[in-house]
Amino acid sequence: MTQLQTLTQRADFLRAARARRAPVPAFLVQARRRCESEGVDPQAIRVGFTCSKKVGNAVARNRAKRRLREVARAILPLEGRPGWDYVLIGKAGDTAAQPMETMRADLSRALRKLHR
RNA sequence: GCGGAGGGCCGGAUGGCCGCGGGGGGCAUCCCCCGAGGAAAGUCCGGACUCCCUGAAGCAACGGUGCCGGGUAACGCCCGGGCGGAGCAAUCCGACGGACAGCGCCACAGAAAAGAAACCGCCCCGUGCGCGGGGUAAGGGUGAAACGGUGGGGUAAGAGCCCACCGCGGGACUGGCAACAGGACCGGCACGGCAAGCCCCACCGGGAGCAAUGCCAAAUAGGGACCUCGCGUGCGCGUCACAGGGCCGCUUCAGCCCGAGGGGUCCGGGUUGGCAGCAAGAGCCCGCGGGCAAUCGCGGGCCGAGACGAAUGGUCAUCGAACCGGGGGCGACCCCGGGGAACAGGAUCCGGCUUACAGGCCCUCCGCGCAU
RNA sequence: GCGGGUAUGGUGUAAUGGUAGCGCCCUAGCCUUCCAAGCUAGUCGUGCGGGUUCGAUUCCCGCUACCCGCU
Repeated sequence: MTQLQTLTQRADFLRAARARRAPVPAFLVQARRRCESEGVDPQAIRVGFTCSKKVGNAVARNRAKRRLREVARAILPLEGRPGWDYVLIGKAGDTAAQPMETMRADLSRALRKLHR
């Protein structure tokens, strides 16, 4: 199993935003394969989380990010691909309300779609 | 029992498994401990702590505060008191200094909106009956606001013109630390409102903010600081005197620097990363004592987050408030099923204020009704 | 973290403390064979809650939303 790394640089988020994306009811997934020139470990899977002010106040944003992290922790080490960056974006309401089982299944389906 | 007023507190609970942030022990897997709030929020005030600015005093400008006393590190906060207003009351509310320092404004209406004046009136005199001269401010109406009110005397008609009471102004003296209250006696009606208009008075205030600031490492580019030799004008050529300019907005005093370039030494600034700041504090709990209280003193005990794309989640079980449906009971209430918890999360820290908050608990007090 | 500004009909904007105007839009009528233009009339408003004042869009306080700086 590959260890997950967390995205922290704004530039990484901007590059991911220009890449492929897949919407599901509870959130939006962006994914891209990194270039060799970026100097990151080619075996690493990296993931970032974004919840804008549209999601709600600080409590709602933190709760949405925690649920996204839980989903990523369960699915990405098994179904994510080494050398790729993923960004999960929270939505107002749905990210906090959807059942976890549904969210895990949605992420699996979104990953299959993005890897094609 | 019904209605109301004030204050304090809680604000889902317990456990299993998989995970998250920090600390400690082993340092091989692993084990142990700790881990959001009363508002953590808004950033509206006050500080601590750092760095920056030559210093002191006065003045000016700008901003803030504004009844009195106390508390406090400080405050625009809190407590107590005074005054005014609301309420039957408990109690609540109040930007509550100054309108004889000056300026300004008071629309419309009205004769007149502020050193008073006189539209309709009333009265007297003159008269050529059109009115003219004079007295007056009781009556009329306007307005948010009209230059004391009521009654009597008085008068040509009237008027604090005079008198009584009320109001108003001054006020010896008394009580109180004070705000203020009472008030002998005097005056004889003058002194409209607005300072959340400018302003005056008293008091307070330097600027920036933990992304402050300090240290370390890497890589990059060529600006500043210090030391040394030396320097303006005058003459009687000296360890002399005299300027000039600059350093807080202004003034005074004190102090400092520049004014000539050459040589040498050292470092700043921007970028990225790490460490410190960074959590034992105006701290919390208990007891005793002072004080009406805010709060203060003493003694004992405790350690309760420290991240930096930023930690509390997922799942299961048990219990569970509001609320909904059904049933029983005169009623308080009880039983069954459903349901599944408000506002909201640290980012240097602390004291306040303000705003948001489902529901529940406790204490004290007031009014009305009933019973004794 | 520190600070500033704005909010007025559907829209863009005015208003020394004294009746909230103006252009476009919309509705109706006139004009025209019809449409457009033009003319006439009309509807629609001070972000919210308090306070000062006789009277508040304006002055003061507290919220809400949006926008903009600095670090």
